[in-house]
Formats: sequence, C-alpha cells, structure tokens
Amino acid sequence: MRWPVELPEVAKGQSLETIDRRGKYLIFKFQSGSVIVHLGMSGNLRVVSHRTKLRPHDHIDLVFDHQHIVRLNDPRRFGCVLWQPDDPLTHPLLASLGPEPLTEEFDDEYLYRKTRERGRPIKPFLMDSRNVVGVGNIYANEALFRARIRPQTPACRISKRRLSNLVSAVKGTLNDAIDAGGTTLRDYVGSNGEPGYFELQLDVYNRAGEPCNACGRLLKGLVFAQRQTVYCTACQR
DNA sequence: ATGCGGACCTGTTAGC
DNA sequence: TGCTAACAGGTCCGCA
Repeated sequence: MRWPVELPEVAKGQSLETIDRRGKYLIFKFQSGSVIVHLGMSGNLRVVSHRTKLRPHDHIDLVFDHQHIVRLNDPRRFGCVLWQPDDPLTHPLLASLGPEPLTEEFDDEYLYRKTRERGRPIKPFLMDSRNVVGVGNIYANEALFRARIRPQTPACRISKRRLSNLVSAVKGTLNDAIDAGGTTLRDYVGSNGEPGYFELQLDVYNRAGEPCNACGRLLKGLVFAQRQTVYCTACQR
C-alpha cells in the first residue's frame, strides 16, 4: 500500500505475544519482531476464516492458523504494514512520535514548553504527531472549539492558562469520542461492527454554516492548512 | 531547521 | 438520469 514491505513468513510458527498501539499505529508483537499496521483513512482489519472470499481492496492476510486470519482491507490505500525486527518503537516512523494525549505526559507544562518553540498556528501544531499523537482533523476542530481557541492562532502566543484549557479539551474530546465508539462519517465501524456515534456530539466539524451550539452565530468553514476547518468567530479567539 | 504544498489512492456525493 | 468534479477520517517527503 503506502510502502512496499517484505513480509512473507516472517513470523512463521511464532505466537502473537501482545497487541499494542502507539499513536494510530497498531503493533502486533511476535518473538522475532513486530508487524506494525496503520489503517490510514479507510483501512480496517477483520477476523475471517481461510475460506472467506477475497473482496476488492483486501491487501494482506495475517494467517494465524487454519481457522483464523486477520485480513486487512483498505480501499484508499493510505494505510501501511511494516515489519520491525527489534523494538517497534524504534522504527523510523514511530521513533519521533510525541506523547499520547491521554497520558499525564501530555499536560499543561508540556504543551506550554512545546508551543514556545514554534510560531506555527495551533491547529496544524496539534495535528503534528511530533507534538502529540492521535489528534486528527475532526478532533482538532472539536478540541479548539471546546477550548475557545481560533485555529489560526499562533501556538507560541497562547497563554499558559488557555493552553491548560486546551489540554483538557483534547483529553475530553477524545474520551467522549471513545465513549461514543468513535466518529462515523460514512463507513467507519468499530471492532464490534457498530458505527460510532460521536458524530451526534460534534460541535463544529461538518457543521459549517450551522449555528454555534454555544452562541447561535453561524459557524465559519474554510480550508486552512489544507484541511477542512470549522470554528465560531464569536466564541473562538 | 522549520513549515508548507504536494503526493499517495479510490469511493461517494454534490452539482450541473 | 448521467456525467464530472470535488472531497474525504492521515501523514510522509521534498523543497523553499
């Protein structure tokens, strides 16, 4: 898909030890190394049997025994599969990832220090995985609304107090989204086959031109830093 | 070194 | 109704 990978029989005969996650990368750890999977925008993994017919956009099977196969399907092919013989976190694509947003490492102090370095607008700053992982376009829009910060605001000019609000907003948004089972805009389903219902709680994303849930003013939508961006010109400063 | 634009793909939908 | 264009949840690379 995104990059070619040499995988055939790389972990043959071995047991799966753990399944872990770093940012949006999934890590399947075996004795001799790890299979690392990113689902991109449209990827999904399904447990199927060896007799399940291949569908369009099926790319890779992780074959566990004659009954169980983990099958990767990804229409848009933005996802990737990697093999890392040693510590998966040392893989070049994972090595410089920032902190997990739901850990204590991502706190007021960290965000304050990190934002002082650069004059970049806060939205692309938040979406840069070197600063913090897991905050994609939807949740960046939502978190900035909750923190009442305008997406274009230079990160280095936001006060410590407001960054503290932003840390809470990011964590709150992600926790609420997880509780709701994620955000299904079109076809996303969770591991239970159910869609996610966080779309019902979206304050700004996908709501350009609709009234702000806080003040009633119409939400502004534009493309900013190459991504769809929605905010309230009254509430967010 | 930093930051931005472009690139990678295909399916769906909006608009004509 | 049918064609075409625009757009989408991510993120890496290369160039300025």
